[in-house]
Amino acid sequence: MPSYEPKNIESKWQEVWEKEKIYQAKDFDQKPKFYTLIEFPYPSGAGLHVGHARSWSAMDAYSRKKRMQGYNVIFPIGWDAFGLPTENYAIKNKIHPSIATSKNIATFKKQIKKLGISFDWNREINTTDPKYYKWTQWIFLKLLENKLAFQKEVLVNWCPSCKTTLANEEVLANGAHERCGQLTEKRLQKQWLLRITKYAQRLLDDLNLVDYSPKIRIQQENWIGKKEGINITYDIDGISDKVIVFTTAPVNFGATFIVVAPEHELVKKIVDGKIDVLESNVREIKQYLEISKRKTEQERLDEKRKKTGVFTGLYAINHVTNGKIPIWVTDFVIASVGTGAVQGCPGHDIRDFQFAKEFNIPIVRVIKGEDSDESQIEKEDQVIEHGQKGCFINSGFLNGLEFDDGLQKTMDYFEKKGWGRRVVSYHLRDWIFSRQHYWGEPIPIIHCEKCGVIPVPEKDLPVELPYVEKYEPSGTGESPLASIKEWVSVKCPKCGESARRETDTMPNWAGSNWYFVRYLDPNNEKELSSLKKMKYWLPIDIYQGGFEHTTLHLLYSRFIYKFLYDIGVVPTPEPYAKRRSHGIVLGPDNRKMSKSFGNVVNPDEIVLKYGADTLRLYEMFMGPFDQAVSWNEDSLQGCFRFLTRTWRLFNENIKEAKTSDNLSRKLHQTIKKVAQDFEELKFNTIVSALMEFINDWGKSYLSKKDAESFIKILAPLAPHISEEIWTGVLKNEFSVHKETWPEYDKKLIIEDLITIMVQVNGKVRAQVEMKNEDGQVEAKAQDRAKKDPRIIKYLEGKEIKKTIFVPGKLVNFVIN
RNA sequence: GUCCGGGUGGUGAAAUUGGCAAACACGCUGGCUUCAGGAGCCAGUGCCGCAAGGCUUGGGAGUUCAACUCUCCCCCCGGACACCA
Repeated sequence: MPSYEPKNIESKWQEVWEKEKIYQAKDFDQKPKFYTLIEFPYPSGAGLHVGHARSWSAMDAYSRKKRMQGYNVIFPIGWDAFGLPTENYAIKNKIHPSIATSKNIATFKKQIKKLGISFDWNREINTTDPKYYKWTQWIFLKLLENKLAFQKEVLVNWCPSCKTTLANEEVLANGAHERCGQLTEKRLQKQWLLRITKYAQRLLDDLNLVDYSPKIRIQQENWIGKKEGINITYDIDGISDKVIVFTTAPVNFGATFIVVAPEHELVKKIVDGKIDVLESNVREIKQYLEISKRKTEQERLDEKRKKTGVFTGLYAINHVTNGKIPIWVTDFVIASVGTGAVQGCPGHDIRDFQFAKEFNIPIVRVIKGEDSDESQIEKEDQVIEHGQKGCFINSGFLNGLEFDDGLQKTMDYFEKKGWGRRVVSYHLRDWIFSRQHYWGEPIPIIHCEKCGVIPVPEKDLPVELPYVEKYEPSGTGESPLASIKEWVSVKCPKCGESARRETDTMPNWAGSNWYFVRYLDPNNEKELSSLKKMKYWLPIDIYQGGFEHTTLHLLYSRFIYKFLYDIGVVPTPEPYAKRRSHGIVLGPDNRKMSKSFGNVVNPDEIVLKYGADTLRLYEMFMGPFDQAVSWNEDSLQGCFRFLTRTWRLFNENIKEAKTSDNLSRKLHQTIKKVAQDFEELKFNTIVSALMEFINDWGKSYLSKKDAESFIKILAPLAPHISEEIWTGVLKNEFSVHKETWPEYDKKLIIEDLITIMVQVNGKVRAQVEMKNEDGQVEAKAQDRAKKDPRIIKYLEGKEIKKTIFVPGKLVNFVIN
């Protein structure tokens, strides 16, 4: 018998599988379709990570099992290749990003192929390929056409030292630029935005149409963050302007001031002199705006949320008290949240309380808590916020009402009086879609002095990225593309006069929004994907990816897909019928794998030492799929030993005879468990079930037919050794991966001896073993138990008050 | 601060979803076989105890005949968001 040498068999079979094209999905096949999607990787310079190998091994096993069960499986792969890391790497190493990208892709491909993953390479896509991003740009034009893309001045991160705008990802938690360490500032700049908020309610409602694990669903719901409240319009004393506040908890008898964001319209009017207030007020406001703009994130954090602000000189009229309440400007109010203005109720909101304390504004208590002390109103821990229990006081017609009831009554009252209108507000914001970088899809827009913003005509797509030597940030806050004169200057498609191209590019998300429909028709030059093919393949049956993408990418791609559905381009309301997420692989030291910690494990080395099958098994065995797990090479040994033992048993323990009843039962139980665990993505227990079977087989022998059943259930997990055993040892026809998944025999899994445990008052005191016969078990088990000396000891002299019998499991005597 | 996970032997973990806690694997101990190679086989391995037996799933309470599993309070670890009105 030759010994198990993975390196002798793995590359051999990888070549055969590729040559025989056994993993190619067939459009419109008669078999039921099954679409397995994994998040396509970012081809970074670091190469393949054992984390990639973990989820792909598992989903590969899953796809292989589905094929064996008779499905026409599509399991594609591609490259999400635009983005900052490549651009930074390119700048540093003076390699063009496109060259770095293709180099990285080549490395990834080589590494992936060594793992024996059954990807359909025929459908490979690359987001940086102009033939691909032509359609990313096309989607943008459609969004524009439907008024879902628009330009707006928004606050962006700005690094004063590098003179460049930064993506949020480039700003560290302390506000420093991750590359140069300088503290960043906020700056107003015109950006492209996508109106995802228009889809907020549908994105929320349609979670009912899909099967996402509860954790993912909650994350989506929280991110959309639906809140029901009321917009209240305040009159301002002496002028015709009004101010609208949004609140979910209108405790208006306690409203003693109003605060507006620095960017609020009212503030702008005062600064512009359109509203008359004292000169000193205007001066203070201008000063405040200047200071808060300059403030870095770091400074804001250092202040520990100390409230700052200035009085505008204006007063609003509180509807229910008729009192004049001052209007202040403060930067703790965010312009884009609600209406950018808040009514201050310092008795019942910590931030309002802090603000009132800081500026000596009266604090009025209108909710009495369960055991609150009204004389302690000046203390922060006495603030009773919405969500706590309490009832209304000092509130006229509301007095005595429970917190929530009073709020509802207030809203009814305000609506009736015409002072306010109930509104729904979402945490979800419109999506900033502009990036000032080179390595992204150019936004297909032309700016003409005469005609304004003109979309690039569809026939001129794609707007290709110019190939240039320099792609460093421009220093003006514009994208590096702005400095490429020949590219920027262009004729206006409408009037023919000279105009300039939009120089912003799209974010990394743009290409990954819709990639899964391109797999279905990767070479289509007329449309992003053929509707007929999409109708056959969509929706995606299972989408598997990391937890880090369960909010943004998932939400963004659902939004874009829904939009495409609305314009009739894709066939279903939701793209992913089912979504599950997996945990990351940590280093042996329990920390995130990273070069700087020196704890990175390279899958290539593991393949070289133990073979791909061992790596794959271990990745699945190491822990629950949805949990983070730490790498441990010692544990890997166990998987290698398992395969070695399997190899030996197939060479030595097969006989031309019937398998023993016990082992046959174990086999069928194993088939059942493996199939079940596959559907629940419990890969770790699949591996342990197979190990258990091998341990039993070692004590006995299998018939050839039963051995074949076992290799079939091992095949999805360890494809190489299984193929070698199937064709080489068992001398069957190529390929085990085209075989049919075995069914277990219901009759064979029934145990003929069962063990009933006997409890007294819920504690196990004995067990009785008996034949598994119909009907008689309960009575017999009780009978036997009562005669058992270990039980008699406990029952002596006691009265049995109750006997509980769980069929096939236990008898419990309850005594006093 | 808010939301979401998680806490079980020396270690990674399992537990049919309320029914024998610790399957499987690593490690360790002893033995066999070989001999210094990350090889193979057998036995043992939660804790205390010579034993009978007792104790044990972060801590505390509760529901139940029965709790790792359900309820409430608290502690610790990880992640996401963060002055969201």
